[in-house]
Amino acid sequence: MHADSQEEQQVAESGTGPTVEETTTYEVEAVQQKWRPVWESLDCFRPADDGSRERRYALTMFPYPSGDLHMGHAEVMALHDVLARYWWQRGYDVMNPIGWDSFGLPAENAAIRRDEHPATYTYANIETQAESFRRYGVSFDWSRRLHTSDPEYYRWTQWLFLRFRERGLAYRKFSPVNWCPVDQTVLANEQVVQGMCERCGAEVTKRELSQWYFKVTDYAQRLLDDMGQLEGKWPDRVLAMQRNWIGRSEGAHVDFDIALASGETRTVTVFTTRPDTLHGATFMVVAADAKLAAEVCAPERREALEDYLADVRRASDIDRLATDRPKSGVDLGVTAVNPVNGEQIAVWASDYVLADYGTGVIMAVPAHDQRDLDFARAFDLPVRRVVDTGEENPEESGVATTGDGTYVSSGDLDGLTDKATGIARTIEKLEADDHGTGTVNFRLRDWLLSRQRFWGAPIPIVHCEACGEVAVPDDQLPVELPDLRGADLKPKGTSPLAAAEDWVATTCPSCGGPAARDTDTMDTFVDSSWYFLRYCSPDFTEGPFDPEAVRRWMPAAQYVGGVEHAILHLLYSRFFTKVLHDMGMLDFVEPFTALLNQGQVINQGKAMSKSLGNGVNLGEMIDLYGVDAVRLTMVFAGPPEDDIDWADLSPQGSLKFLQRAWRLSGDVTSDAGTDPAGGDTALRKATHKTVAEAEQLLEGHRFNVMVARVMELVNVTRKAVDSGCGPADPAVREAAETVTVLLSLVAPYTAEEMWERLGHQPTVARTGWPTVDPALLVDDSVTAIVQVQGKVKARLDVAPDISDVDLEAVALADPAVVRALDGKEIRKVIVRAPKLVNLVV
RNA sequence: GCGCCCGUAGCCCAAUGGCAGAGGCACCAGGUUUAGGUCCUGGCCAGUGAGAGUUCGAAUCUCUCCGGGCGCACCA
Repeated sequence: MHADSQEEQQVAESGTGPTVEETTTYEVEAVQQKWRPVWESLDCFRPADDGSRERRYALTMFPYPSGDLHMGHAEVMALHDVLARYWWQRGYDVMNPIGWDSFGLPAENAAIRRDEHPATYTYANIETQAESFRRYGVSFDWSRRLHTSDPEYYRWTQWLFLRFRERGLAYRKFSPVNWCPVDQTVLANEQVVQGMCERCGAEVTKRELSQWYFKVTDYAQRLLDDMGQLEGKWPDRVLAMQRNWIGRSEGAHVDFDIALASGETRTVTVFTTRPDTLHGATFMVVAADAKLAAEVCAPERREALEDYLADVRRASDIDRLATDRPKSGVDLGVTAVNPVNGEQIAVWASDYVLADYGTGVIMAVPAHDQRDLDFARAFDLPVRRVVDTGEENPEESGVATTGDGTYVSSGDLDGLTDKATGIARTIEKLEADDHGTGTVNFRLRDWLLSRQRFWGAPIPIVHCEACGEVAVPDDQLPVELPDLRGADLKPKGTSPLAAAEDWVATTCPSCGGPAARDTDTMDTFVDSSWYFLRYCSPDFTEGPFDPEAVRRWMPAAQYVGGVEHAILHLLYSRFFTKVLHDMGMLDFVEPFTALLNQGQVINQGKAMSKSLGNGVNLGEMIDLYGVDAVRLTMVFAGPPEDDIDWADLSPQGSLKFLQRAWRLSGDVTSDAGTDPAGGDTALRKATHKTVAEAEQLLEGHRFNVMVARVMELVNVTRKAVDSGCGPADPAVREAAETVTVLLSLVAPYTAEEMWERLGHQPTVARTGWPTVDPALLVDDSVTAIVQVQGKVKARLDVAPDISDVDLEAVALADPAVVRALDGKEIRKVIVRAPKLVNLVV
């Protein structure tokens, strides 16, 4: 397309519109350069925000500024922009903001390598990406742009931290934490994947550190309950992942008394989901790394426990995660009393019990829990079946039975066959005897938010010897980062901020004495948990956001982004929203009404990666095929949720189609403004049907099918021009203009160029959605099929409003049907007018 | 181990219980063209992973199996 386009380029640049005779293609790059400045001067995507039209908030996950945009950005923005532009055409007042999630490690690492400030790398990349977004023609409102690393932004991140702390939702505690030895920082539970650092892939180790947490566990039940509002509007799998992550389980706390070596009795509580199997609890297991293990351990077993603990610590999380790993453990030399039968049972320590789930201690019921059974068999501990499921006794088979069955050796429960009743009755009895209570346990842990890195929002706390932890007063926010760069930022295992002694040394806001600033910064997920609120009033100086502006725009009507944020970002944002609701700052509890997770762009069946050498460069694709062809390829590839394999696609084909559509705009010979009434009816019907169907498809996010429908309309219009009603027919103009408006959602440059050739002023993006004439959606006749025994025997042209009775009569009179029936007796007739008759003989 | 999703032409994908094919890629042929490409027209190609069930009727609903993908995972 570039080879022979000299002439056309001149034509395009002169703006006089080439004729069909002169050329059959347009110069893509020239058209892009022609319209960009026009759009920018029109500023056509800034919402009026005056209530004149219904508001809609189109939100896309803001990018992290690492290098230039890549194929993934191109996909998500293409899909997102279809919706935003559709809403504009439908007459909504659309807010479609863009910003950058601009704190984070890559910038810091780059700064160390290049001996500069992280801001240098960060803001240079932001400018590169911003320029690419503009070239890509995304309908952003640039006036709302924000960067989380700007002091005007993180001032409010810090402000929110302090409000959370006032409510007891931000606190510091000393405990074992996940530590990434490469990034030299702690990680949230959510950032550890398969025992590795989610970011760099290094094996995560444990450290005992004093760290800041958000009390997200206080909101576990509400995070779960409010998902009811999202059902059907968020992808099921995301909801499933969140539910899974929150991990609610119902069960009971049961108290066991342990007779300590000292002669004292210590009451220890276990969590179990199967209190009904309490009679089968034949030993207890304490998490080896829990304090409790050492506390209850008999003196003569202490050495064995310490040896075991040393072994456990040597094993990494990776080893721990290996399945089918043999059970290990150590006998603590004390016994506990089973509260339901008074039996003395052994107390062991093992690493298969987790210190930070439930109470860190379990009652082991080997007959009905495979892990407990494996442990019992490894150490020759008793196994007692208390539920007879009809399967082989676990004691012999080595396979624990977990299903329903008849209770045996279980006191009052004996003979019962229903698990739910068994559980309920046991809890009742435990509560009556004061040995335990029914309870709910969550897998969700509190969110560890402090990081020992530089490029993040400083935690606005001062440590004073006299007053302890003191909040930085609101009027002293933001606590700005000191000017550190290059080697100053090298990871040392403590925050680089600690090295900035002038910065650390401060005075206590409370007593005025000498004090030290907290040297940790916040996880960047804190920044991204509220940016969608800030967009509503990005310049607001009285708070993180103007509550009135948020009331007008939030919750976001549609959030578009990658499924990689299915847990972390979305859970945290939901948590923030609920807390802000409880603070009276928001009148809703869920921030994102609907969620669309686009698939990934892959190549040759695999994720693009440097090591595989299968990366596709977005800039090169755009240079080769143009912005519109790349966008169209992304949108047309398949359902938005599916992965796109670039190797399966044809940007060349997309370009071919765009040229084909563009050619139509030059064929139209009627004047702009020509009344389509009286135009070719068949073509008008095709046009109006396409619009009606496109509406349904767009509402259902079935953009690929919408594109196919536009292609069909282009095809029938082509035929109408060449061998039908001819280019002067008003229906041809109507069809071409409709194609242009529909294409404006996907291919803005081509559409704008077509719009001009059709005699209109920019911008087609705001011209409005075509009005569907219902009369043109009705066919003169439709094809009804007649089946005999479910096999098609005849096709009939009938009126679309034919009645069931009439259709049956016509069908039965059809000679082909009569032949097929062959005089057999009709037993049943199914009529679905006007489409189908099925005769059962 | 628990949970979820997906198998339709050579390929990407339509068909929301009613004629398996809308659209595209690739391929083939004809027209246009000095030629190639572009462009226009036409064509080729599967019985829906396998089996069973429900139904007048199943790609679509149910079950089992096979194949592929994803999430969580010693979570008591």
